This record gives sequence, C-alpha cells and structure tokens, in this order.
Amino acid sequence: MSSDPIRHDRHTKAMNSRKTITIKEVAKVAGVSVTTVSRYLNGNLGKMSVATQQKIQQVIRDLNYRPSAAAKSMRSDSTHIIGVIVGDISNVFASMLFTGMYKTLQPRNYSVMLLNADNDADAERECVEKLLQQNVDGLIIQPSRGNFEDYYPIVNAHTPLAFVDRYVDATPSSVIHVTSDNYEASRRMCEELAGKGYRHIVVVSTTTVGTSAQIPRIHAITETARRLGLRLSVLDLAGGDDAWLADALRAIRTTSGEDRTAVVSLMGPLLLRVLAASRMLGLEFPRDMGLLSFDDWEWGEYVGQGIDLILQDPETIGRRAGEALLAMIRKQPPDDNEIVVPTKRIPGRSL
Amino acid sequence: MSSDPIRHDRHTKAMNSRKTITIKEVAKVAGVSVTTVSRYLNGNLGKMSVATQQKIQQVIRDLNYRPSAAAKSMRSDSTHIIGVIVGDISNVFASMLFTGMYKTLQPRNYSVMLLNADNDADAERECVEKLLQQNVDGLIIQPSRGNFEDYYPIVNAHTPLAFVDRYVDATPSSVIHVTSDNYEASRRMCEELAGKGYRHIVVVSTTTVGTSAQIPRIHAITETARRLGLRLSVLDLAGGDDAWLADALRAIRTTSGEDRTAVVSLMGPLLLRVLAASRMLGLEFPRDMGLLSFDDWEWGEYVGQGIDLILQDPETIGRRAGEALLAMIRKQPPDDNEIVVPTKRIPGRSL
DNA sequence: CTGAAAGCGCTAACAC
DNA sequence: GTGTTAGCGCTTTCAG
Repeated sequence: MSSDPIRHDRHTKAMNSRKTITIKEVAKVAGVSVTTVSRYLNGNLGKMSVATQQKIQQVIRDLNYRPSAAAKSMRSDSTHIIGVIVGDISNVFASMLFTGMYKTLQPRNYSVMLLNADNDADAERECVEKLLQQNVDGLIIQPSRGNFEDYYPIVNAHTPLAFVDRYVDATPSSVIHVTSDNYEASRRMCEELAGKGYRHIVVVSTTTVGTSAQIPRIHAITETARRLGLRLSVLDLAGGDDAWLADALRAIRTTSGEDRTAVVSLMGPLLLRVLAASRMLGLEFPRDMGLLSFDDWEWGEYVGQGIDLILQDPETIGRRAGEALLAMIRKQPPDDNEIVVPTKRIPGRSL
Repeated sequence: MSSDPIRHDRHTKAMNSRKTITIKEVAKVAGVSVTTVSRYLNGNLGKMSVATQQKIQQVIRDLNYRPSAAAKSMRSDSTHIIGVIVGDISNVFASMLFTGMYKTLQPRNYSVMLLNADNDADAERECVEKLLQQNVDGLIIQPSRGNFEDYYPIVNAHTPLAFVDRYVDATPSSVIHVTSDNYEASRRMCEELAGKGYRHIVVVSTTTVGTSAQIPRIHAITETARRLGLRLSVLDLAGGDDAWLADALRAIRTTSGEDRTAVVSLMGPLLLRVLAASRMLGLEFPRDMGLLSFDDWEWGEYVGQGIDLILQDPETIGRRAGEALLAMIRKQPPDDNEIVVPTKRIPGRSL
C-alpha cells in the first residue's frame, strides 16, 4: 500500500477527484465492510472497536468522502428537508418568517427548500407538487388558496403540514396553524381609536389573496365599529395607484365633516402607499387625520415623528410553526394545533 | 378488471395511499414496461404510439403517481437544485437577492435550497458541506470568508460557483462574481459632497465581516477624500450602541468647527442607527449636518423630507448571478465572469 | 465485533 | 415500438 505504484494526487490541495467517492471505496481502503462504515457514519457504534473507528475516520478525511444525501434518503425514506412556500418572498414578512423557521430547523439539522407561490393558486399547486416529489419531511405554507380540498395531495402523501399567517377553510385538526392575533388586535385598536375621539375609520386594504390575514382584520373592525357607532369606510387598493388613493382620501375628508378621521392601513406595504398619497395631498398626521398601520418591522418609527403601529411578529410565527412541525415529524403532535402569536402595539405620534 | 374483487378506495377523494407508488406499478397497471414509462416521463417519446402515451398518462393520474426526485437524481447525477448561502437572511438585501435568483431559476425548473451562514466562516463551511452532500447543481454564495482556499471543496466537487455582493481574494476566473459598483459609486459620491461644499465626511460603518462590500467603499472614500482635500472620519459601529454613536457624532460636531460635515452611512441598517442617534442629539438634516446612505430599498424616501440615498439593486445582482450560473451548468461559461451592477443615486433632502 | 447481500426507485445501454 | 436488466450509493436485516 505504501508503495502504491499508481500516480495519484491525494496530497495536492486542489485535488481533482474525478470520480465520486462512495462508501464502498472507503470500506475497501479502510479494510472493513461497507456495513461498518455505514454504522460509523450514523453514529451506530454499538461495540465497534476504537481502532476501526479511527481508521475509518482517517480514510474518510483522506479520500474526502462525502455521503450522498440522495442515496441515503432513498433507503431511509427521510430527506431531512422541509419545504416552505410563501406568497411573496420579496416581502419583509416572508423574510422574517423564514428567519424564524430557519432558527428552529437548522439546529435540528433540517435543510429548507424555499419556494415562492407568487400569491397564485396554480403556482402554489406546482410548488407543492415539486416539494412532494422531493419527498420533503414536512411542509410549511403561507397559503394562497382558501379551501383545504386543494391541499389533499399533501395529506395523502402523509406529509406533516403547517399553515402560517393566513386562513384556510375546513382545515383538519391534524394540520398546524400559526397566525397573528388578527381579530383581537383589530378589535382593541378600534376601541382605542374610539377612545381617542375618532368617529370615522378609513381602512386601506388590498385583498389580492382570498386567504389574506386582512380579512379577519376587516371583520373585527367592521363589527367593532358598528358596536361603537363609528363610521367606517374601506378602500380596497387592488389595482389603484397612489393618485387614485389620494383622490379617495380627499373625497373622504370632504364627507367627514366634523368627524375626526383615522386612516388604518392593513399591512406594511400599504403604509408606504398611504404616505405617498398623503404627500401628494399635503396631508399631515395627526394634524389632518390620524394614521395607524399594521406592520412587520419598525421602520415606521422613523417616519415623521413616528407612525402608530400594530407590529406583527413574523419571526415568532415562523419559529412556532417550525417547532410544531418538527414535533409532528417525530410523531409527537403538539397539544394545540392552533397557535396564535400576539401582535404588539407600538405607540407613535400619528394619532 | 372492472369486477375487481379487492376493496380499494381509489375513488375516494381523500385516498390514503399507504405504499408509495413506483414507476414499476405504473408500468404494470398500464401493461407496459418501466422503460416505456420512464421514456414517457422524460418526454422521450421517440416513436411511442399515442395509445401508449394516453394509457400511461391515465394510469399516472389514477394512481396519483409522483416520480421520486432522489431516485432520479441518483441515476442522472443532477438534482436541479441550486444551493444559496447568504450572510444574514433577515436582511432586506438577502431577501431581494433571493428574489432575483428565484426569478431566473424557477422558470428553468431549478429549486433553491437557502441556507444562512450567519456571517460566520465556520457556519458557512458547514452550509457548503451540507449542500455538496445534497449534490446541488450549482452554488451561489454571499461569502463570509476572505480567501478562496476555503472554497476549494466546491471546486473539487466540480460544482459551478458564483459569489455575490462581497469580495474573495484569489478567486479563480472560473468563478462568477457579481457585485455593486461599490468603488465607483463611492468616488462619485465624494466628489458630489465636495461639490456641495462639504469639507468633512463622517463614514459610519460596521465591518463585522472581513469580506464586506463596505471595504471597497471605504477605500474609495478614503482615496477620493485625500485627493480632494476633505477631512475624513470613520466610525466603526462594531459593538457600539446608539448612545455610543450619538456621543461620537457630538464629539465630531464639536471638532468640525466651521467645516460643513456630511454623515455617510454605508448600509441600510446603519442608517436606522444614525437616525436614532441623531434623534437623541436633536440633530436635524440637512440643517446641522448632511446625511447620505447606501441602502437596498427606498424606505428612506419617507423619512423626514427624504434621505439622500445610493441605492443598490440586489434583485438584479441575484438575477445576473442566477443567469451566469445556469450558463456554467450548461457548460456555456459566460463571456465575462466579473459582473458589476450599477447603483442608483436617489436624491433626497438631507444634503 | 463485523460482513454479505437485498433492495430503495429510477435511467439507459442494449436487445428484439 | 417496446422490453430486460444492470447499476446509482446507501441502510439494514440476518448471519456469523
């Protein structure tokens, strides 16, 4: 062995291993069987002699051996991959959500495959299909479809599933569900506005997706406004541009008369639009109107004297979803599949 | 067949396929060989009779067959997965970068495995290892290490590689490299500040990573400032909090004397810190000092009367990296491996 | 304490 | 036009 006649460049730093090294070669070079190597790799060192272990370890280093995930998963039927589908990755919400998941999944040695459904039901179906073909161990979805029927393939494949952020009708109890406290937060907000003397609430929304978290918010606001005798207008921005929004706001101001008006934006990106429209109109908050927005991080704090916010906690949503999913994968279903993550009211100077 | 005596629930919507369906079963049920099914699946319908095609398609639907990516990749030695490693996913930059990559990769039917290196060299090494075990078809990395030696395993595995955003010493020309025009943009900015009458530049940086894009920016600013005879201070925030920054800024103001001072923040997150510190001090821009920041999206536009920005285009960086990488995977190396994506100067009212 | 060998689901020669 | 069959690299009984 030490007088190996064949030229090899194992010593070269930039070694160019043409052929992929397999467990078989490791076994051969180490002078043991593949079984033993496999056992070593999986920490299954029942009563393996220390000498053997060291030998194997040495050979693995020398040969630069790297186990093939595909072959492994084929036998063990577990990929240690979690599939994640979000509505729109360019959104800050999605990126924080992902951060949260990652923090729980990575330490447990799970990898994440991240797909974007573009808030589109068909695209989402394809994403699901792709991930099922990858045989992912679990799936976390910010759903773009409203009815659970569309997710049957996942259930049939026996793949643990968690929904985050949005609501899906007829979701079976075996599916994990993690959202913000949309309803409660909206109700409290309405009561606060009324307490502050606002008599007219203008909701700015954009319900591009039927499953949007904006829906329960609108419900809560509607009910609470009715109960408290507040006037309510809903501006759905779908399609409209900033100028359209500016017009709408101006019209509303006119009709408000003596009533104090508060504009409520239902998500971070909408706040930007409201600010742009207000700038066109020369509106100032809270001088001319009150302003409050749902949001995902605190940039609004630095706008003007600070915008009043209801802050979601996407990172926690992601973390909890990841934890619950891992529990399911381990066949230890969590006690409660309905997880609600509280939002936080950040006071500003726009009310 | 129509009088199948065995009870099955193929008609049930929520069918519970216990066993995984393989290509073999499809073949059997369709009354053809596995080869034929495989050919059908891969669109390799040389002279396959239309009848056979339809039959197979039908059976695939009926059985709810889903090809196994692992088995496929094992034979074909290609996973159609691209590994992506970023420094910090919670960063807006990373999320836009990812968006850009995704837009080129997804239509070409590549999936993305996204890992976070936490701006840490060791963590990054593990990420690389993991992705190589997954046998990814290509790798896009926002590098956390400064020397190319550390990336040899990737080269040895013959995996196409692209670096984005940051610089790695001694990178071979076979590796793609996509960055902003950091140097040029910084030089132009200095000249602009001088032209506007600023005599003192205060750079706020945080060089947590040795490979940071902030380095070339600092270089360019240093050189240009010297050439133009501007005074220059560099505040490295590493470790310091907002109060520390406030103190530093106050001290600098004192020493500035009659010189007009401009604060230059080298990345978006730092701008937040500068704003927080200024608020503590009661500083206003541009009344007391000028302010300009590098950033990744235009939120600064809405702060005060609008912050002067140098906007990066992370989405384009990601897109270009994805395109070049795909070209390499197809053995069509792009003409130029050094891709520079221009930044954009967004005028504000803080200078 | 270790090994031999079957087989996971698929592709691609090579046959006919 | 379609079928047979040998592996891809690994885990895991079952046997010593």
